Amino acid sequence: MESLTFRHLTGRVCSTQGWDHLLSSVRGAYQQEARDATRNDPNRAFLIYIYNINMAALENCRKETGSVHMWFSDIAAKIRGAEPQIINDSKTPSGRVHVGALRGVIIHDAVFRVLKSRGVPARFLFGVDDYDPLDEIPAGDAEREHFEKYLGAPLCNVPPPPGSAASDMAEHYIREFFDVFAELGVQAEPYRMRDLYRSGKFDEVIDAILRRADVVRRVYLEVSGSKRSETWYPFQAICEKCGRLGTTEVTAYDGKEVEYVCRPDLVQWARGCGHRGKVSPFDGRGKLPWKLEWVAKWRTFPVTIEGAGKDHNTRGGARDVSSACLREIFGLSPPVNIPYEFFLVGGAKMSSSRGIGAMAREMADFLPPEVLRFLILRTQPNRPLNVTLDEEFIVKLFNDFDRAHHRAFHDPKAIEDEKLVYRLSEVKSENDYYAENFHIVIMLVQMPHMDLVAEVEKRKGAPLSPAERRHLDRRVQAARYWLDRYAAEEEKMRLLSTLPARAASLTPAQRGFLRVLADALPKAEWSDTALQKAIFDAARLTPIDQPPAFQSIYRTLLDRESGPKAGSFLAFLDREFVIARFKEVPFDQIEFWRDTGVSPEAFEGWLSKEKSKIQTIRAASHQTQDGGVIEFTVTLDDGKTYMKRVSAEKADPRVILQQCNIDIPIEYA
RNA sequence: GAGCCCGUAGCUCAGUCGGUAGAGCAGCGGCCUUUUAAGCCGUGUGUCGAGGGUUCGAUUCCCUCCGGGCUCACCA
Repeated sequence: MESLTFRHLTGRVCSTQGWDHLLSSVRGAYQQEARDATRNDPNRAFLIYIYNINMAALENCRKETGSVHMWFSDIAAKIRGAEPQIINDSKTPSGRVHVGALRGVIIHDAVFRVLKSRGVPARFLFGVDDYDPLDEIPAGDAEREHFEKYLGAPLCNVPPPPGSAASDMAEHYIREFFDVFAELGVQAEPYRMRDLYRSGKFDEVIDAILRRADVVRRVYLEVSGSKRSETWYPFQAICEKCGRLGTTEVTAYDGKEVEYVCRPDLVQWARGCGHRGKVSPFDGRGKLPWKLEWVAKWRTFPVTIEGAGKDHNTRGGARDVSSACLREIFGLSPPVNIPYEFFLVGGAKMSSSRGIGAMAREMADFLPPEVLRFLILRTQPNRPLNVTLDEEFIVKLFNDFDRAHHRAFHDPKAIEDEKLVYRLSEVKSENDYYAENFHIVIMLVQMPHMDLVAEVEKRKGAPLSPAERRHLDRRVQAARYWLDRYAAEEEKMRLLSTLPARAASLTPAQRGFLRVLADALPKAEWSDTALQKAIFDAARLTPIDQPPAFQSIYRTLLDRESGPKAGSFLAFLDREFVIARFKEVPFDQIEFWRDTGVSPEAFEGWLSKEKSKIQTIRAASHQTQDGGVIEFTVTLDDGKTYMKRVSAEKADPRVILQQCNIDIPIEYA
């Protein structure tokens, strides 16, 4: 074990680029060495010990240099050399596009960007499957009768819903999706299937596929187990009589024309007209079924990278069938696959049948583009992505994004792929900027009397740059959108018209605090700073710790644990209303005394500590059934007054002062 | 019926080409006393779902099982 080739290798190579591969081969050789040596050597325990130390060193070296790979780097690593890459994705515009479709778009875009950044020539194509038949009435559109008569016709031949300025149905729906592309910084090159078919670009492939229809039938049977009759052909002609292609069945091909029947009962969702005809399959007179259309795209462009959702990626599913057809008919290998899981939006009560809430358009209106990209990119494609629209999830999402942002710019330990997640989330590359915490933005937005920008600048400690202002405005939009559409009632800071039921859970000390505060409010100056001070004063005079004190205010007014800065909030409200609300909370003096009392020893300890600062001490004693309490009101030299409540049974004011060696006279109340 | 993914700290999840694990939040301890527009510092011993196999060594690879989620079996 002459070892350690790896020792000087790691020392020397760690700092250089591309050492990963080298290190892994060293590692492999080393492991082999370890295996052989431990087998042959009697001092196994010692050897193993040495090996473990060395392996750990190797590991550390690897971690420090940062070889943790995000999924997109792994995919980019599969692409060897600098061969030009063609990335493809597509969508059928048969209705408003669901958020789920964004996952594939962002995934492909990320791979596209990574490849380009590594100097690989790449294109990102995005196809509009507008030659697909209309097989379902779009959700959300009341114009059922408008679409019903076109069921089975190619989407690009269906007129747009009434009122739309688009040329056809496909354009109407895809436009909304492409708008989102632009906002998310996705620079894909769009193409439309109608153009490919009509221009004859697919003619050669269509001919090849129809000539090998027997192969297609066999693949369907072997791969997906679905039987096709001897006369079945993978093509759908557009019926010359009724214009549908979802209902036609091709039964023969002679190399020039196909024979077809437009069958009334071929599919459930549309009714063919019964026409029989013979027509050329070229120049847009029909289309390939979707699985073969995939083959046609892969072969024609040719596509080298194309991911697909999990619904296609099951064994024997669409992807398998298409891959097998590509191999058998054209002898080509299918593109690099990126199987990805679903992207769902749950939680909030939304009606997907009405097409509300879970649309790509809505999500892009809500989340800032970089946050939406981040949400998708940070999750491995094989993990389902289920977004909840509650406060906790959304605030955490923004915070995670802000953390990634911060690490990318300021954390020297951040490794390359961590920074890359952030960089790929950006719509376009930007310098560092101040991003306000989203939870705070939500709060601020609900305080209409506040100057939001001024407050944020105060928090930042400097004026906002134009870019920062833009990001802030976008977050304000997100906060308002969330409050309007998704926030649950209890997540909103709505001033409650009556005392909430949960006020019953307030502790005696909290109730006492509200009483002390309420008693101070009639004389208080009604401004945010004065009120904030009054709250702290009341907390000391109760006495109560600050967190429960503030919680009691939020609980009684908003039924929340936390809220806006209390002084500003109260200043916004009516004085009499606030006093009345605080006094509405039931209060029991005996319990209050018990809850806020301290032992004489604790009081002594406190007094001794503050001894040098004491200005005045007042004492008042109160009798109760089980003894009584002495309330010491101590004012320190900073002007702050503290209340300490001690059991009267066990305490004599004079004795306590003597013990603490304090000679300030006590004023008795 | 066929197949895929997941099961790791109270919660949400990272990680692992095999060298027995780590972030955020929560929690706990301390500090502060103009932190409530979520202050500051410290703090992570968890049968890495269960059992078996390969190995010097498994959370990581293989097999079986349990639990959870999903997909395809018509079309896209």
